[in-house]
Amino acid sequence: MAKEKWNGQITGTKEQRSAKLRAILNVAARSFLEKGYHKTSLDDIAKLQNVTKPTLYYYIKNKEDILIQCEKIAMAQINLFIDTIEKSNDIGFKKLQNFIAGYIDLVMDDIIRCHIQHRGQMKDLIAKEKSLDYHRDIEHRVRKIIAEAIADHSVRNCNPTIIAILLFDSLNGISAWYRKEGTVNKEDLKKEALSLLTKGLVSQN
Amino acid sequence: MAKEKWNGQITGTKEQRSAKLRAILNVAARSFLEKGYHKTSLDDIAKLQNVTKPTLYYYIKNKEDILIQCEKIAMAQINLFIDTIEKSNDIGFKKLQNFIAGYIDLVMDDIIRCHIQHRGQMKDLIAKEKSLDYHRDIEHRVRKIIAEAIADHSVRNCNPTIIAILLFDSLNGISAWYRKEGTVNKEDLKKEALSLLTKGLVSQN
DNA sequence: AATTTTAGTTACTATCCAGTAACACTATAT
DNA sequence: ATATAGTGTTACTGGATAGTAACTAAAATT
Repeated sequence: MAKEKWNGQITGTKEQRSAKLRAILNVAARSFLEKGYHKTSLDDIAKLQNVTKPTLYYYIKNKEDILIQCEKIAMAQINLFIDTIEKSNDIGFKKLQNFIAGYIDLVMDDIIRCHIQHRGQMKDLIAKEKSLDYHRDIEHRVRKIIAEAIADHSVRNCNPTIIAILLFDSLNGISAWYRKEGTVNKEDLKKEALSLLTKGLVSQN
Repeated sequence: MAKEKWNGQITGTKEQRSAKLRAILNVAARSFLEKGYHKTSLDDIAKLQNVTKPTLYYYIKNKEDILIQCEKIAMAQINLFIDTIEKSNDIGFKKLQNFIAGYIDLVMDDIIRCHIQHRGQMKDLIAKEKSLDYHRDIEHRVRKIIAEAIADHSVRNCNPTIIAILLFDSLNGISAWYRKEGTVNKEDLKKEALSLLTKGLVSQN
């Protein structure tokens, strides 16, 4: 159980345990992204952690549970990020700019990338529904920001539902190809994505 | 072999054969999209065609061959489409508008959707490389159209490489969620995608 | 020191499924 | 009529791999 010491510090166990769980999730997420979920066996993941497969079951319920745990972490981070945007007093357009730039930072994280690429693909129907609901919620929050931005006239009139989806399509797409070691510079990417999505392609003549 | 008749009409075999192959590809593509490649067994595909698994091997080499054949068809269609755009005498911006609208039509097709969602995922390394090359070619052609459009000043100055990728991210993303029976109307979608990608979000004040 | 908890192992089972061998029927061509 | 090409079947093999049972060792609690 909990192991409170005389000095009030909690040693070992719980933190070590969750640190190991997190390490498993990280290597699993990276492998799922590189090789794909089905082409990554639990033995592969175990090997990457220098343990054996049954040890994984000490930390996770089953293979799909890895996806579910990654999703939990990802959703918490994304929602926290949208919270800060909602709280700000910026006008709608500025909020959307901040969203785009900040979300690009998020899609560089392996666990968030894993969530983006595997959401809604769970065999377990309850987990699958939950996953889709999670994403609908997020999309709905962004839709609301767009609607506000239209209301305050900082964004032109458009269909917030469709635009929110297209926004996520383009930003989530980044998670599929971007590599830190790749040739595309992250700041260039942010700049180009921001200007494409805010100013469009057409020349300002 | 070929069965040419007295009236010059070719009966049966070759056409029937390729029609059946095409039918297999179609149901396979739809199933891959709905349930995923690995969760679709060859028995599933056979059942949808009212044949047995070994019969499939009369038309395809192996499971992965389905992906490869779909890709071949998809690439031919996409390249043909870009051909017509390149041939036109429109200014660059207009070409990009036509590309966006026409590509949205293409991503509604099951076989093209299958290609988009599974490209580069082949086990066979040669097939995998070829698949990635195919896509690089397509992307390169669009990049060139963007560069031309910048040169003729109909599109603002931007990084054609990054913009081409982002363009494909948003348009290919559509293939993952769009359903004919769904709530989003295709013409609305086209209109919104066109205005997002050409005019951006910002109000024109 | 004795006991419980935590973390790990080896060795196994069970299932799914891609791919194949061998055989059967049908239609056309000669 | 009969050979042959085309199309299909049943019944099987083999490999991969998710998940489990039973056991071991070390550390911390008591």
